[in-house]
Amino acid sequence: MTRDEYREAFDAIERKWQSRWDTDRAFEAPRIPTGDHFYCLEMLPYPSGRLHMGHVRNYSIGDAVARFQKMRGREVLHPMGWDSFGLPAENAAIKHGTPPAKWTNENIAAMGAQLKRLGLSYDWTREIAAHRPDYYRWNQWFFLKMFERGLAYRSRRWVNWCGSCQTVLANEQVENGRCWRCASVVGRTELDQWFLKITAYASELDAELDTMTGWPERVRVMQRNWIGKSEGAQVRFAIVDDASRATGADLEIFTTRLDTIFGATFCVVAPRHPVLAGIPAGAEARARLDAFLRRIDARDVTRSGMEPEEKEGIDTGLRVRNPYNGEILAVWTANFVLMEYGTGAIMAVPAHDERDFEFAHKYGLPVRTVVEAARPLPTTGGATIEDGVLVASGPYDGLDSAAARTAMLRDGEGKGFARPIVRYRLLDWGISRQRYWGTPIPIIYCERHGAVPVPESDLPVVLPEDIPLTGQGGSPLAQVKSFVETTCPVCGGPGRRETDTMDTFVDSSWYFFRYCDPRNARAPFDPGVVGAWVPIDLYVGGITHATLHLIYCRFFAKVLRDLGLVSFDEPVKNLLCQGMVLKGGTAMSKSKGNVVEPDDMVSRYGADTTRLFTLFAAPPEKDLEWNEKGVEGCFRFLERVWRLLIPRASDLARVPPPGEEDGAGDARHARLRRRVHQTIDRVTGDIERRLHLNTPVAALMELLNETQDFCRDASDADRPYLKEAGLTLALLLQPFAPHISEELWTSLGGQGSAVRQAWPTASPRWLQEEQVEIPVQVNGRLRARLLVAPSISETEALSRAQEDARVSAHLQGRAIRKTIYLPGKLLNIVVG
RNA sequence: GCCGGGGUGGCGGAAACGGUAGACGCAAGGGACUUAAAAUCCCUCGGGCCUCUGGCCUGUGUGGGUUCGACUCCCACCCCCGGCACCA
Repeated sequence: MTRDEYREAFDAIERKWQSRWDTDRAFEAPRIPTGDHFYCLEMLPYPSGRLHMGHVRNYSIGDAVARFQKMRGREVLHPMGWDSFGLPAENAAIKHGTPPAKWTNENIAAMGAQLKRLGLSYDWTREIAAHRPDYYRWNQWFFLKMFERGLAYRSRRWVNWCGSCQTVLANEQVENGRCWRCASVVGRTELDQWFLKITAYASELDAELDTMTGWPERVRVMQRNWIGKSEGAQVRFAIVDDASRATGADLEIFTTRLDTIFGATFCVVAPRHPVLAGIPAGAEARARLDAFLRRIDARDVTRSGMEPEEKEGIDTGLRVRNPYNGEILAVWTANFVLMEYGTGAIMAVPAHDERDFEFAHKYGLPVRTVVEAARPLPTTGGATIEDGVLVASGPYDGLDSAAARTAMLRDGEGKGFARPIVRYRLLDWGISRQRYWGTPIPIIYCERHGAVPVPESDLPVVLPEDIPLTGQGGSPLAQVKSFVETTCPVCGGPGRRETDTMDTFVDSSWYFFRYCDPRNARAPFDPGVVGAWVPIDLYVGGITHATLHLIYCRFFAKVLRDLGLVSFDEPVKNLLCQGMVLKGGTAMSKSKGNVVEPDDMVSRYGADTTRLFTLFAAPPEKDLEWNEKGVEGCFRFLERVWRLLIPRASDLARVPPPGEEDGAGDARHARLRRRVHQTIDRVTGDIERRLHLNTPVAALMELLNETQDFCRDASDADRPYLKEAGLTLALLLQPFAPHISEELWTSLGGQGSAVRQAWPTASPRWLQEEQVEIPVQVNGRLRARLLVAPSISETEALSRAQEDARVSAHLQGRAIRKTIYLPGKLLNIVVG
């Protein structure tokens, strides 16, 4: 057969088996699993229009595991859907005038066809799409439930604003000061926004990371950093007047270094700290302060992820009293203190904090050392930040830092001016988006009743279609009178709908629950059904969502738990973050012109080859360099499988496979059988225990090589052994190259569909080697190899080794001090 | 700066526990078949050396250490990738 003939044959069997699986409904999962089950999930795609290789890799990994688990006898839930709300649809509408719904539906059709061509084992009866009202109505429902519990609230805040996307971004969506989607510089603006109170779960989200051993360490670390737990003390400094008398007002500061409080030489508040509003209009300090704040505001873009700018500040004229030593300190305001963190106010200890030191140095403010490092350490930037022993700290002198923190906190608590506090860097999740293609937020504003939730019975609040989209002038929905104008659910008076839509990350925060019960019209899902399937046994997706989706979905699961809808704490048991697909060392992108089209690969090599390559070329979690020659290698492997077995298949179909003990008397037969059973053992172990998919492919290649050698001098007596090898290969190939696996299975006389067969089990009888080659070392250096029975005794092994010329040459004239013998594994002779 | 993950042939990558380093694949070189090419099949393939069907030395980022034995464990360092970064 020529290359083209193979390509056509593969193409034909791929179509054939895809339609067979379809008619067999081979991948439909039961509503409720009755036995051992496995929920295998891959991150659902945004319907951009076409699949890229990253998708193919992601889904090939998931599919291999799903098929493997199914054959291992588990009931497998393996669904797919569409994250179909989002900006690209709206941008396409603005650019080309295509309605977002039409654009989205066409893309779903196109990408769905691409997925089907890959032969992935999805239960398509469970397909969901976020832009369909029967899905997003439950976003609205969850929002209302959270609103009832105070977990969704409205607040006027400074937010991240992307001028190019014309919308607000969550903190998680700002990367290095730029928009995660379009890379524009992100600005700051003050807006009324809806927030979800993810901070209510900060402590639990953080603490549970320690127990989530099924997640990659790097993801856990990223989340831990993102949540940013820090334990410290909140201390109340009384604000005093010119005569150092208490004014009755206070300034609360947060510190993790209470032990350094005797070294505080001034305080600093954030430029937007409310205490500054208290400075009277006429005061001399007011004018200077206003000028300073105007300057800071003028170039206000988000600083997140950017190089810190030069520290700047001014004395506000306010004075406070340090409750620990009674000292009067000046209150400054400066650009390096953030309102979003802690209390927005700090005590400055220049001797023991680099930032404070830098600021004090610039403005000539005093520096006082109160902690002496146990051993003199190199000081960084003039400040000694390490713990040490306290000096110049009144009653606390001589204590070490840790003991001082405890003692000072206890004393401060006793006197009522300090208390222990845990702070998080994590902020509440702002979900308002000033765009059209998303879930309408189910709120109505009434003159008399304020923000009123839409009654549950009125859900869904349907997103109107066919509306003008310009990309300018705020929320598009605000222009749609028929949508905006409504009546207040409380009083029936005139009301206006909220015109912002939800962040699309809301959609993907709970979709995997919906898969369990996708057509439920009365509830987001039946808790009994979700309880039977979830937690997810394996979730496969990119690392890019480590602090976005993967933290939001954990939060949602906890909210749902507290609503009584689920009974677990964490939704995902095992997480696999697959690496990127690269070409020429960088990610594939249109602008770099290094894109490899999945359709093109499937047309030229077939789905089996394309999938096989993505699994074989690198371990799942590492980046994968696309290499066309490597793809050809995989194609050649499948060709060789075909060439070796298909022409012999009709002959082998009627031959019974060998009995347990058959073949023991013939070296060639025994050798092949051992290889077959060892391969079963290796492939099974690698997938199940280590989630390695590249090494099983290598093992299958080795089995083929061995089988090919076996066929070189074939006789009729060989046929049962060849049949066993062929059938085993057919089944073991199922996770990696499912179509050819099916064809091979059927051709060799296998009954039914391969994917419905039980995964083969290795016979212990054939895992045993009769003869093993054990290395013989002299002083740890390899000198010979002995072919012996694995049960050979140490003395016998030693005497056999001594017969070897090379070994005896190295033993010459030296006394054997001892021998190390691992039965059947190794002999090491130690000489003096 | 802090935190994570890595560094193995020309390349992608193998080596649960410390026990034959380089499986499998790609590339390369040689050969068979062919009028020729493609395809296929066979052989070689970390480096150096020698008395070359064999043997010796060396080799997993660098330098030390533990051990009969180290890619694997320990200490110090270098480099690469990723995350966080004025978080008090």
